Amino acid sequence: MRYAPEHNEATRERILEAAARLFREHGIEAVGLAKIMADAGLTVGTFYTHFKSKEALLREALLRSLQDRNAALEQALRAGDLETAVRAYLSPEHRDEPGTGCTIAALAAEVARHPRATRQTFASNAKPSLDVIAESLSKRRGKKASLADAAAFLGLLVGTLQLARATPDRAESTAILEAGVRAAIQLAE
Amino acid sequence: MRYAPEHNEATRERILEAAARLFREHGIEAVGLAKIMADAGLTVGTFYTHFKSKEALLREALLRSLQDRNAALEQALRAGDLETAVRAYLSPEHRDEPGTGCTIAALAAEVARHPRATRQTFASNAKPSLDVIAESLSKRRGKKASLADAAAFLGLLVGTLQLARATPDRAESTAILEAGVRAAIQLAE
DNA sequence: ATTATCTATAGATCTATAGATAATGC
DNA sequence: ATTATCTATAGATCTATAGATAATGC
Repeated sequence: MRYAPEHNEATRERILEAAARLFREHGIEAVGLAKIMADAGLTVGTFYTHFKSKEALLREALLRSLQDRNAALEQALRAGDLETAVRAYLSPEHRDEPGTGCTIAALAAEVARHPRATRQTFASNAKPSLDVIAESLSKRRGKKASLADAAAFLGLLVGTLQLARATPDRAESTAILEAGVRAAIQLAE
Repeated sequence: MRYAPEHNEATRERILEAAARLFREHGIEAVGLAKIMADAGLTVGTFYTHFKSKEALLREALLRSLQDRNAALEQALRAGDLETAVRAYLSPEHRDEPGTGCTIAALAAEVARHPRATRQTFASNAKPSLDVIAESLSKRRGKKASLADAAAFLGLLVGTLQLARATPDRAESTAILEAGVRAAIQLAE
């Protein structure tokens, strides 16, 4: 059934959005193509009309979700200061919503075990966030922060969020988030 | 074939060691019981003589590898200072050897998606490391550091190591590790 | 006699492909 | 006529179980 060109594009979009969410929520390995396609309102047979393989889908889903997060971070830093952005990142809401949250916190450990091309996609699409963090740190410190410095700062946020997510006691988990905010503020000096 | 009691114990031990290493290297979902049993020199049928389920094995493997790492950290902090321990943690060697490395960096994100009982095991067996980090930070700062403060400090190490592991360019990856060391030293002030 | 191990297999899943069907453009 | 979708299935894996085999203790 030959549809309008927008139809194909819109379907591909739905698949990508489902994948970007499900991968962050459950992990890459834990989510099958059938689940992704069902969430996009399709059956699994159609998958290969839109993507070459699960790994190809993963790369596009990483690109997509990292770009979304980059844009949100840039906007947050334009609107407010670094401290406000840190508080939003280390919030109970972000902890409890991995499906729409930070791709790096959700998937960095798993992506590290994937082929180099996938890690390339991951690293190059995380870079804009590192750029704006480096800029923000440089301004605040009055001294140039490198991309690696920005990565360490982001590492603090990522690691702290993961520990908060893994901690079963809610109060302890929230205390970890708060300690993370204090640590980030200290590190930004 | 009824063996000596030590035989059963030794076999169980080999399975646990294989699991603790393979889970950290490849992730929990990515490693099948057949692979773990083969690495322990057995076939998959024997697995259920020793463990109730894969989840039960995971809990024991987490306990095992976290306890190993706790002991190593305590010893490192008895022998040297916090800065030396941080340099060892954020070293290229640790980055390149996840199978024997930090359980938290390797598995926290995945464990966060497992049942509460598994997260309990994870959290309670990570606690001794938090205790010694809190003690070390308290001494260095001349001011009491809470467990949550220790978690944020550990979060910096965990997140930075993960970013270094996910970064395909070796030089960039190593620069991230070095920036992580500087950040940890600053945070320990 | 006991029991750790093996082979074999059940039943569910996974990624990927084949071929039929049907909705639209020309 | 084209092609996005469907159903069906291949072939590989996964966790878990059943029943036979064999190595040791009593």
